[in-house]
Amino acid sequence: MPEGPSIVILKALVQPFKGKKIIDVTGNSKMDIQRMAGQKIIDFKSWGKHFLICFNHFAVRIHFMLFGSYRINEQKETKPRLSLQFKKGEINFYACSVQFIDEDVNEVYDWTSDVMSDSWDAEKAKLKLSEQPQTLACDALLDQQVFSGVGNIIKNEVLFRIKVHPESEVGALPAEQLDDLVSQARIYSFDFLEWKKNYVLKKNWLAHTKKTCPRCNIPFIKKYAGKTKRRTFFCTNCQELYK
DNA sequence: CCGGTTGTTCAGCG
DNA sequence: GCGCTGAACAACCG
Repeated sequence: MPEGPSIVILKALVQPFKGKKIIDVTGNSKMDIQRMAGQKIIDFKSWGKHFLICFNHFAVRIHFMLFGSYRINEQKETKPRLSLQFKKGEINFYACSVQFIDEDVNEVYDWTSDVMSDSWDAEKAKLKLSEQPQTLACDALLDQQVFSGVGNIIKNEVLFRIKVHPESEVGALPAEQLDDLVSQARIYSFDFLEWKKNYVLKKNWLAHTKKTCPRCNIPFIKKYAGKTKRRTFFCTNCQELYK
């Protein structure tokens, strides 16, 4: 479910409910979800992996974490964390985190850090990286304050695509590789979006979960790399280490 | 059937 | 107060 492009897909799927009134709310969330009953949905927004349901004067943040899922006009066997009923249709969320945001979402979120956003600002991302030069590339890509929406799959694929070793220090990257890192974080995310829409995402993975490098055929290294200690797949031959 | 994970937060420790 | 570690959450795939 989780990475940013998947949230963009969800946002598109729920468009028919924009402007519609919620006539019933149920779910096992511990939050005061009844606040939404009778309210009209003003808009759906997203910031990275956050899915936002916007009302007058407040918003609800859905985060799918690792296991979250949703159904639109369908139900799963399991109890929904949050179920929104409309005059026509329903949206069901499962195993996700539900939180209320009482501040203006435009104050809470910096849209320029969302790799999927029209407001994405690559220069700002480079500036943030320059302030933490010793950060490893694999950790930097997962930093939601820099690349909101990038997850572990996108991380592995971007680093393979730009031929940079995951344990390279971002401050040691030549200008060209730094540019590639920042620009491909966005470009790959849109590739991910298209592939996901067409159910061919996995087929297009070149590095993530792979055993062999498709460029040079030597075995990939699988390592829980960086501070984030997430699964990292890379080729020591094709991906250069900058230190 | 078990192990592992497209993620994040928080408690506990040194 | 800091960074690090491990736990917790909880569902599905291979």
